[in-house]
Amino acid sequence: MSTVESEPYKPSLHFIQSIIEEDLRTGKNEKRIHTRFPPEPNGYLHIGHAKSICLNFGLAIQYNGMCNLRFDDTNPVKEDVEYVDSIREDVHWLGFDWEGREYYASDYFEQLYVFAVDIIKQGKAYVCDLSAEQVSSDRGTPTRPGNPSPYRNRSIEENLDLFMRMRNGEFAEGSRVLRAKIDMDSPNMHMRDPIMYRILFAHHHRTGDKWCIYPTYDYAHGQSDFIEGITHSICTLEFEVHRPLYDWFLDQIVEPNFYRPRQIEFARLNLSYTVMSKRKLLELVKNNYVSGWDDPRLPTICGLRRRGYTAESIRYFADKIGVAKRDNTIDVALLEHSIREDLNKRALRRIAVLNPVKLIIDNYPENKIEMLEAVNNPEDPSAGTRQLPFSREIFIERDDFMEDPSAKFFRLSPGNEVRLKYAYIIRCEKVIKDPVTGAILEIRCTYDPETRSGLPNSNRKVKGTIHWLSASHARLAEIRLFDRLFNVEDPDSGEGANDYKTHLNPDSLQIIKGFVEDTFKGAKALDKFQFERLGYFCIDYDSSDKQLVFNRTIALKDSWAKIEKKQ
RNA sequence: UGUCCGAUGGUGUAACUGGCAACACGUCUGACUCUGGAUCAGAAGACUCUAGGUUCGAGCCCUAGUCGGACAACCA
Repeated sequence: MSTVESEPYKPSLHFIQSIIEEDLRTGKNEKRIHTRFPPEPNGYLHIGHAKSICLNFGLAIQYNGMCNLRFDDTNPVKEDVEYVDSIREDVHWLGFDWEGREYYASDYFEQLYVFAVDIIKQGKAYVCDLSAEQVSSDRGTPTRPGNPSPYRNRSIEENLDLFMRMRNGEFAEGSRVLRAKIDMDSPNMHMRDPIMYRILFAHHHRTGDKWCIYPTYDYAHGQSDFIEGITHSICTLEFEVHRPLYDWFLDQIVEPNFYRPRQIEFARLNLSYTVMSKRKLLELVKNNYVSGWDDPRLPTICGLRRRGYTAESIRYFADKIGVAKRDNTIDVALLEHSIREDLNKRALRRIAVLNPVKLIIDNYPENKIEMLEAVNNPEDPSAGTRQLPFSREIFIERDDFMEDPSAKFFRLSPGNEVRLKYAYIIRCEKVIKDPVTGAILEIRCTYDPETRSGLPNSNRKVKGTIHWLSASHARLAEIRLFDRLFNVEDPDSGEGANDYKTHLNPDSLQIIKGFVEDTFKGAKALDKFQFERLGYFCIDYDSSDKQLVFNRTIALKDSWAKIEKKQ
């Protein structure tokens, strides 16, 4: 008998959780955990941001901490309230609550200014009159040291005076900047006297025209974290080289051994077959290659939402992809699996016949209509049932019929029997074809009245089941199928707007006429449906017109469907 | 000829203090017929970047390489 105690189960943690647990163990920051999600309001959020949102808010929830929503609005020329509103909405929709802690870097402009004055007084910042080009060329290159600015050794008094006058608007835009005095020979480019403030006579979406000097990201971010009491400042890998600067600015205003936020970097999300950069997304929207930020082909949160993705599925996805420091490209198949996983349990099923062929049941009474009971969700009995009209003439899917069936084909073929879902077993008696083209015009069948679903003798075994729609009840609709936005291996292979255009596969938009069960009239926006046989769809009434948008994520892994009402 | 970071099946992520490389997606096969792109069952797929070293034992530690990424906006 073993005397070894069974070890407690220890789930594997990603590296940020390990850091947090270590901090908790050592009692750092009085064991507080405080994160923040800090988007710049210069675009709409996409699935990559969702990873960061789930990480930051998720960590706060897991470790009983807090997570702030902070808008990093230090560059007024790129930012807009439209983006603020959309970001707020998307974070909320994803299911996270910042509990009123909605902050703006611009709220700290006065405090940031005071900090800057203090740094000047320490002799560690100076006003530089060089042009942007001159500053840039004097900075050197990664392999060549920089050149000190001739203004580097201005007196503290002169710097104080000049900085105040910068704020007062006495100097032209671009004429002067405030620079940190660090090390022009540093191998880290970001330490070569980085810019702290620039003059910008731009209207800010929150502070209006109050300021004409604006802090840069590097200066504002760490200080904002400090002001908010952030303990773990999580950002993406490209800021790794900024970390020494992040710490340097903090060193200037925080006592040694006092609380200070810690920057931790993780790898941003890349998704196969799509574009994620804000710049490129903006280009697609601005040039009208897509219908807007919420175009269902875009990987934006609102695009995914309109396409039918649920918040749950995106959170599940974020959980599945993990967090690490190596560059990655996640297969969209995992995203698609996530929505399938979720919708599979919850989506209501509906029938659509996308490629219809008429089928007539010869021995079924001409004017008879039967209402049959159809299950709304086979995985969830509480979803209930609905009534489905059945009649002599129906549509079935063209693919569900084969004149010369292969050995593996179990659906309808001449002389064979098949079950009409929720209805009867039918037998194909005859195929009527166009004498010229040979195309199948209609299929003639007979039915077995004993076999209606639910009847005592209905359980006769047949090899296949197909879906159908009563021809006189079905509504004609146009269905547009979209492929993935960029169905190419490397969306970065070309640059410029024209490349986007060519990457938009011309075959990606295909219009199919189909018939849809006439039950959508009562459907509310964003109700989720699964179509019988085809898989899952989501419906969402497009606000701009009377369109129904069907998500075909599950039905066709890489397609969307759009069904327009034909009035 | 700079600094920093990274490297584990096709993809992504694990592997507690050095102890049988695991999980998920994807792929393939089979079963199942009131649809089945669902579900169930199974399979294939990894010299853990390379070379050396330490050790009874290395994905993990040490040394030297290789490859990939980031950094030279008054963007974030």
